[in-house]
Amino acid sequence: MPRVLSDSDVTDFRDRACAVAARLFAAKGVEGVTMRELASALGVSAMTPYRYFRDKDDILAAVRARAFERFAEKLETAYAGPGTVVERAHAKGDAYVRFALEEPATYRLMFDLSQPTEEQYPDLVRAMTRARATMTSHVRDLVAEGIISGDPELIGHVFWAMLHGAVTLQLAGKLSAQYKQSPQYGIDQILAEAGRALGEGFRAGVPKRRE
Amino acid sequence: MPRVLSDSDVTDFRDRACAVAARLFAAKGVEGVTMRELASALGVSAMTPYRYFRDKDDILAAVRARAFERFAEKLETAYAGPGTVVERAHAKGDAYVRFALEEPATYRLMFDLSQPTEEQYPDLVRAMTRARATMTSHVRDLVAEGIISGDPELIGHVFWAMLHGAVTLQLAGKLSAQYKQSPQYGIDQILAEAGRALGEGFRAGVPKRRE
DNA sequence: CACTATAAATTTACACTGTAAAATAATTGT
DNA sequence: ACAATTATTTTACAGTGTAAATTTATAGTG
Repeated sequence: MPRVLSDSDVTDFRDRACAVAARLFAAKGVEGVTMRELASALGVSAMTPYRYFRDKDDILAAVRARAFERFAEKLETAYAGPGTVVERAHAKGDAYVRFALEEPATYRLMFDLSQPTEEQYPDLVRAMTRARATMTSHVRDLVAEGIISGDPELIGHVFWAMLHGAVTLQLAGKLSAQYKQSPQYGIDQILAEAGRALGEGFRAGVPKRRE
Repeated sequence: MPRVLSDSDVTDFRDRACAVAARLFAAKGVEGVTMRELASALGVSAMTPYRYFRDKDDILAAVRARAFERFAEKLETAYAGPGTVVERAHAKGDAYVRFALEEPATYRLMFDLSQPTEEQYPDLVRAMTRARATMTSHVRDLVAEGIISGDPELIGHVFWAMLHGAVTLQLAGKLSAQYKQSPQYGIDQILAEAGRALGEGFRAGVPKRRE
């Protein structure tokens, strides 16, 4: 099998490895997947992935970068749909939640409280920057249309934090009704009410109380 | 050293082990601490902890339960302070954020997207239930005083999700200005604006638009 | 008091991890 | 046809969680 590798060979292997790794991670969690397992799933020997990735962290960073790209695409697609700005913003929020709940392991991987080694991976930084911009960009339109008022960047981060918080509480099992004692609320109700309240709070024309 | 262990001996060892483990976890992360290391820090042999805990997960659950208790106490203390209901609610929120940012590893441990093995640990379930109730209980007072209106349970969860989202984005490095391009916002600004908007959106007397 | 049953603690052992280093095998330019 | 190069595999190792065997010290009995 050995022959001189072209750049595209390297890229191909990395892509294939990332796809397989992402699938394994989603199925068994990041820590539950071993390098030997990944290598075997790729049909190569245990050490071969090390020719294409520095170490396990390197694979992880590559998988994360691809996940951010995919995530950004889903949000953009959702926002590009039909309807008013408000409806499309809603669709974007729905897409956010759907992605997180359908691929919890992926979402976790993306937003895991992480090592300070992130900036060593330029692709990851690029993907994260894109995704970040995507997540809040629609707020600009809402402000431009006079539906809400304020700094779009700041408001975008507020909505983002809200979505992220609800989603991660859900994924951590903190919202599940398993330990219920009083009427319990699911993530849908929480986000509906949060969206309503935030829309109200940011509505154009409402004077801001206390700085 | 061997002699018959009393119940309090067992409890003492478990407490001591949890304290040491919590310190190690906070310093080096959960995965970065080995059982041998913990045993050595306790001054016992590598296998001794296994007489008091089923396995590493068991220790983790015990540490988490204690962390939830401590967290709940901090929130309660903050809310028990002087001032109006609104000021005390604010103090509670501040205490929440302070805890999370001062002990990121602990907060992470508590809210880590987790295995479905949680309900096997009754102490942990109890502690989580207490903490959950603590986190949103003050909303009842806000409603009772006519400052906001709505279902306290639901509103409490909205505020909780907001705090949790902002805190975890911060801890994940997603809010840091390292990749900045436009005026960047920190967690303080985001939470201040979010609090203002939510207070507005839940203010008593404001009619709710669309169901 | 010895002496033994018992239970705490340690030692040893094992399968598995990430990955470094050595050995092998296949391709390419001469 | 051969030598240099390089992809790949094999072997090896330190470190992990923890099961099993072994040691050690106590407590209850005669």
